[in-house]
Amino acid sequence: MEIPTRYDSSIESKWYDYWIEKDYFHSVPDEREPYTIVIPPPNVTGKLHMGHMLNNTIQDILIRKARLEGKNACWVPGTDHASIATEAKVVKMLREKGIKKSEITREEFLKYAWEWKEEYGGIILQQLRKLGASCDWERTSFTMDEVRSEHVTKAFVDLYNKGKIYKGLRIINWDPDAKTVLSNEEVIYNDEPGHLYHVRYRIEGSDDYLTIATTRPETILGDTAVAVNPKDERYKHLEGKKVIVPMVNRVVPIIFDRYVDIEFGTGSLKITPAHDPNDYEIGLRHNLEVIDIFNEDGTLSEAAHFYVGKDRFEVRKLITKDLEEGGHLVKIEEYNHSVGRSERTNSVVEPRLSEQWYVHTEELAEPALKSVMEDVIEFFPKNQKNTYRHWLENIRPWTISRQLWWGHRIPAWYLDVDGETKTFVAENENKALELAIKETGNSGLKLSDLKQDEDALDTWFSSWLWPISVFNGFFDKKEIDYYYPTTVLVTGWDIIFLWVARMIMAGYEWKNEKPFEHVYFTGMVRDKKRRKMSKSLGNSPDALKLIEDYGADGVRFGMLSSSPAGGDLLFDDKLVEQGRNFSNKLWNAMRLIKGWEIDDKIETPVENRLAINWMKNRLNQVIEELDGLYEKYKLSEALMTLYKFIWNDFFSWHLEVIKPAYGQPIDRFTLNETIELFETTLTLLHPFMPFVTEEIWHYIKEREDGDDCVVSKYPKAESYDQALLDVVEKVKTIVTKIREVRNSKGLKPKDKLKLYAKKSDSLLDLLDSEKISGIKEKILKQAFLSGLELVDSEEIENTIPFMAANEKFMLESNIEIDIEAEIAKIEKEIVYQEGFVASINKKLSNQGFVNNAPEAVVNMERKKLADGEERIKILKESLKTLKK
RNA sequence: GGGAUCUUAGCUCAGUUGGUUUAGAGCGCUGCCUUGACAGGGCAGAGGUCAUGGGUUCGAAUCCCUUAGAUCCCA
Repeated sequence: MEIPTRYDSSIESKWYDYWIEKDYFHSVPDEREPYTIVIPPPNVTGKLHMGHMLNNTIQDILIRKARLEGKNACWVPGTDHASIATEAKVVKMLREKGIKKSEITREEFLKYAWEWKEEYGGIILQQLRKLGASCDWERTSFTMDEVRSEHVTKAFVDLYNKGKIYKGLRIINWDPDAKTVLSNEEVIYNDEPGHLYHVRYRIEGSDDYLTIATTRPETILGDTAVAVNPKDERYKHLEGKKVIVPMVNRVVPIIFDRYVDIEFGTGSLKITPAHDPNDYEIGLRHNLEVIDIFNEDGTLSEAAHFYVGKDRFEVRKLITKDLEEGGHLVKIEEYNHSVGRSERTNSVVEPRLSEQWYVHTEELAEPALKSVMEDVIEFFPKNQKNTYRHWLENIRPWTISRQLWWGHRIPAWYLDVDGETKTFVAENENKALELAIKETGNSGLKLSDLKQDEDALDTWFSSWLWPISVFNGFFDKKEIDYYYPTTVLVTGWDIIFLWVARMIMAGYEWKNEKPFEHVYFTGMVRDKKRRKMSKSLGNSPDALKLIEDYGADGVRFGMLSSSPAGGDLLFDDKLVEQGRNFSNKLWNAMRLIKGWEIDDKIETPVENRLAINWMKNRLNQVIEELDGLYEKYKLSEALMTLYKFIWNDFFSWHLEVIKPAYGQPIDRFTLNETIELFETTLTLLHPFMPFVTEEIWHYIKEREDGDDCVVSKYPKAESYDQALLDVVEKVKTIVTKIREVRNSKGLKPKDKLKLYAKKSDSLLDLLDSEKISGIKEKILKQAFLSGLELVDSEEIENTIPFMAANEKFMLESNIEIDIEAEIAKIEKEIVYQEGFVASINKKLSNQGFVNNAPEAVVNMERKKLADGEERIKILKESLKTLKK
């Protein structure tokens, strides 16, 4: 049978289908320990991008590892309805069809939206399968499906009844394009160039003026006061006075408030309570009138009196001109200031006074803060705790209503009773009607008398319930009791407030328990120039194309190999290529092994026994290292550890020793043991590279049905012989040195040469160790030597002298050696070694060091010193010989 | 304006409570190799005053302070 020399990753889909057919990813509660992950639900209409690939690769590694360890691994997939984003897409789609949202009913709009969702929704889940994500697809959830919606409604009603949800008039962030409120977390602030306008207001009953500075002159029309700092000596005399607002000629008070920054601008501040959150607060303190001069689309309203119907930015220009003509404008300065824009529409957010629904977050925040600060929930990396604490300690009410249709409609019904609006919050309209009848005593009320709130809920109001709702947690005790709290949440730090903190709050509110044990924060995927990957920059590679070109294993390797927890991933095709090459290396190692025939007449060579013994010990050492790395979620390092172990130790050292001459058979013991080692190695690597490991798993051995890598047994670390590992390391340095000598002297790497070694106790000990045999044979084979002879002499004709592992060697060669160069080299080495010895001597002659440092450290230094002195001695002898 | 994190090889990063030969890895680079698993390969090599200046200590990449620079969060 011919096996191609290149690994072909197109076999991946075959294995994915096979795993699904075997139902390996489905989980039901049983007596085993659960290992649970809920996916951060991607937008239902989203497409797989680099961030998803990183995030889901990490989750898949963890879940596959848990599965191999025999835990009941459950990874719940799903999607998010993403209200603003999806509604925007639907609106755009309708506009292209010539339909305006304002011209159709809510019901019609929702029908279009659901059609759209059915058509494009869930593509991303198909794409995750290509990546190898081993989700339990039977559990696929959607934040707006029936079960999840029931949770949303129940949570809302419950909070309302507990008094933790309320409706209030506040200054909110208004998006004039989307015509909806935004939460603070949906506003992106950036410094933008602008102007600082100095405008003078005449003081009533005098010819004096008070000059204020503002970046938004158009809001002058809504001014209801001017404020100065009570400590500001310049304005003390104005107490009790009033000023006249330009244009509108409104007489407003001069107020004194500590909020005003004496240093900034002119030290006096105009107050527009309707259009600035700070002004609003000041307004409340001083009982100021609130005049809203804007319409919901950002144009000026009747209340402004001037420029009615014109856009706010146009008005800014117009009023500047008019103020100047009226003699009110003092000067204009260039000024950079922070401008908030909508995360979705990029329009400049307008602070606006509006009635919205809020969650009272202070009480919810308390247990959420405590559990993270006390490491009841552990963050990886830890430093995200600070960010988290800062936000929760300064938490503000959460605006949960949105002026959108796509989402969970707020379960509040209104009834006008004698000109007063009463609110009834309930799971459904019938229950609301019951409440209304009970409260009003009017049994004649009908459903049509009630009017439901038009607004939908913030998307995050459904996602914060996700770890509960995916297990039907409000209604099914068995599932939630088994899977909750989940084991680990893997997500980006950019949604630590939007999502992570709120899930923790919800967990304590409804389950009185954390939602997850650990949170692993991934970094952002950036390009090589550290730019965030984005569609507009065009620097984001096509995820599916990458999988097609390099295989999912290659992509997973690339994503992981340079992605410490929390740190940014600088994506580079090169990394993915390295992953693909690794798959190919594994493939070819398999080809090599499969090509060997067993001959039972062959005795196992002694160096093979040593090699196998060494590999087994190394393997245990690696397993132990991996356990430690997994525990700390250092997955990139775990992958690198495996990569180096497999490529260097297993393939480059082990296979090269045991490899029979071309066309020759191998002994049974060596081959079987090597296959066994390979098999264990595949299990270790499987979480990272599931496809290639499964493929090779089935090549290296005949398998019975169900004997698959994906469900193989993860090995437990056993003890290992450190002394043996040290000895082999020493052998490797000797072999490497011989290769280097050949290399630098232009000798062929595979010509059989004889090696002489100066007899020493340590060398005798190494080569004739009673415990470890096969050392000499291993050196002979790996360094292509015809023999190794121990001699007393320092000098042998036709040899090249060199040092390795503190021993002196001479390699047979009749080439002329450049004695001058050789002397220079050795002298340079002596200088280095003497410096080394001197530095240790200095340490050891320091009484403070000898007295204070631990004994082991001092002994180590003494050993270093002795070794260094020994090297100098040998070098000096060599020098003497050369100079003769 | 307030806060956080960071600065180690050309690049991307490890480096645990200060002590394991005068700092490690991967990539890249340089040289050599190539009918025999794999050029998507093999062997070897070069590369660093651990940002700066000071301090603590017997001992500092590691702890403290200064300065410079970078990134991020909040307002």
